[in-house]
Order: sequence, then C-alpha cells, then structure tokens
Amino acid sequence: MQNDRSRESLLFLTDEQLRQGIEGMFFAYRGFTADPDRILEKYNYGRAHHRALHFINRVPGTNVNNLLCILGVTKQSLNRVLRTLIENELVSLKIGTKDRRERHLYLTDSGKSLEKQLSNAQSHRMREAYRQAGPDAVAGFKQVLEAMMDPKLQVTYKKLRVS
Amino acid sequence: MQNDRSRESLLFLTDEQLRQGIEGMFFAYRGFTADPDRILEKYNYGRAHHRALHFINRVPGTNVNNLLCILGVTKQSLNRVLRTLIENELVSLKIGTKDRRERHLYLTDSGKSLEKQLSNAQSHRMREAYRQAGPDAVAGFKQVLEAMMDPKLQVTYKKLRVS
DNA sequence: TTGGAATGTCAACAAGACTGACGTAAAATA
DNA sequence: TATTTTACGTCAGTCTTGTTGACATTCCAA
Repeated sequence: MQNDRSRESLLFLTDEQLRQGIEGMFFAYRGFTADPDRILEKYNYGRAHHRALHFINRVPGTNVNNLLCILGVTKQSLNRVLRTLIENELVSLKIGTKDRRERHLYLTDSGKSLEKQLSNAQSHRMREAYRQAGPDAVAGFKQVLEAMMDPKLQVTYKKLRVS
Repeated sequence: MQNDRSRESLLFLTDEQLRQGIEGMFFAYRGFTADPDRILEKYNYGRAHHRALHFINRVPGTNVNNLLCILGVTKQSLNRVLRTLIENELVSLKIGTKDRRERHLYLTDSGKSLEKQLSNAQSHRMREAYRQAGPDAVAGFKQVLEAMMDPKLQVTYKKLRVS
C-alpha cells in the first residue's frame, strides 16, 4: 500500500492539516456570527431569533414541525423564541386551511426588514471572503462544508437549495 | 466598469450563492461539533471544556489571559470551566516563576487522553470530508475560512500555525 | 512605598438549550 | 362512531455557558 497515491494521500491528510481545519472552523464561525450578533443586541434578540427569522424567510408558510427539523432544537426552545417574535409582530401565524392543526409562519414587513438587515450584514462579510478567496476556493469551500454535514442535514440543505 | 472581470464577479456573487454559504456554515458547524458533543456528554462536560482542552494542548504552558484571547470569552466564564478541569485533574496549574500572578496551564495524562479522544472524533469527520472533497477543495475551504475571520483572530490563527 | 495595572476568583444573573408532563384541537383510523 | 395519533402550545425545572460587578493578589513604576 506504499504506492504514490497512498503516500500522497497520507501526506495530504496530516494531523496538522486537520487541526488547521478544526481551528479554522472555530475561528471562522466567530466571524460568521459577529456582525448579526451586534445588530441583534440592539433589539434584545439572540442568535436563536436570527435563525428562526432566516428560515421563515427562506421557507415562507412553513409549519412549526418543519422549522424544528431544520433548526435541530426542541419545540419548547423554538416556542420561546417564536412567541416573542409573534408578540413583537415580526412573525405572523396563519392556521392551516387544509389541516387546521398546523400553524404556518410568515415574516411581517418589520420581520422582513430585520431579516434583511441581518442577512445583509452576514452576506457582506461572506461576499468579502468569497472575493478575497476567488471562485475556485468558494467551490471547494462549499464541497467541504457539505461533506461535513450529517447526512440528514445534507438532504435538508439540498432541499432548501432547489425549493 | 462593465468589463469582463466585473461582470464575471457580479455573476459569481449572487444572493443565492451567499445564502448557500451562510446555510452551509450553519449546517456544517452542527456536524463539526456533533461527535465531540456525544463524547463530552458521557463525562458531563460541554463544548467549553473541549475548547479549553484543545487550546491548552495546542499551547502548553499558556496563561489564562492568552487562553482568554484565543477563546473570546470572559475570564469568569473560562474560570468556571478551568476550575472543574483542574478539580478533575485533567488540567494542572503552575504558578509563574517570573510573574507569580500568572498561572500556566498544562494537560495531565488523563487530560491528554480525553483531548486525544475528542480530537480523534472530530478529525475523523474532517478527514472524511477532506477525502470526499479532494485536495483542491480543501485549499479553497481554508482560504475562505481564513478570509471570514476577524482580522485579530486571523493573526491568532496564523500564530498557532507557526508556533 | 504606595497607587495603579494586570491577573485571577467568587457571586449572582440571563439566554438558550434540554427533559418531562400535560392540555387541546384536529385528523386519521379501527 | 369511538379511539388513537398527530401537531402544537405551555408549565416547571435543570444545565451549560455566557454576562457584570466586586474583590484579592501580585507586580511595577512613579
């Protein structure tokens, strides 16, 4: 098994390479959330609110259960966040016509406005990073991210892409 | 400014591309932490403990202040985590000889053992993702991650690399 | 030598995750 | 039709991990 291919592969996947990836993810995630966090603070919201706003905007009319699957939290946890967003009229709730047990979630105009503000901040940093790294790097970036997800989340991620 | 280069660039950085990057980071980070989390649960530790173990292993003999800068939390928050790690003899503490205010941190043998267990789990997933995506993708992945960090963290990240 | 800066500790609190139990309404099914 | 299942909400309690504020110790420089 000591042919060129396996040696190259061993050389490539050194502990140092893996460690850099791990630390890279850790530090980059901090940058990734830093800008939205600053905005959220002004409104007394947290990251949990941001995530809910993001995916309600992404999948308008989604029901609670679907959102639960995407976010990967318990309904109690989501409910707390959702309640304040509805109270503050950033999210509106419509009872399902076909299945009246379901609550369909939508962003109100002020909800859309805050979501836009947050996603603009986050996109701005992402755009800068993409620009610095270049198109090929971005393609690789996405490939590795996708391969790092749990299989179920990979499916969820792809579904969001096509829907 | 409507030359080929700028048009290509506009085409490349669509909102959809940026959104995919944002959601990719969100879902991938979940995968990134999933395996260590499962191990930590067995020992009644959390992610904060993992992070401390990782960087004490990475920079043996570091003082609390330096660790604070790397982790980006308050000293009170780190202290709680550090206290339990010291109580459970995963981390040992040595008062500085030159400056007796400083506490230098080291992993004990059991600390090294747990850290190894955690980093093995995390590296395993990272290795698989790297293998699936290929060397070029990995290079791009790292470039984008680095460009996404806050400038200060970028410096910290690079320092860890060379030290 | 004394006062400020740096380092670290203790106490209290808040956000946001979790589990478990329970209630209600609606849909599905036996 | 009666029963079970599903979707959603809520209350209570706990845990982790972040925060501030107050305080102790140590070093250094005016």
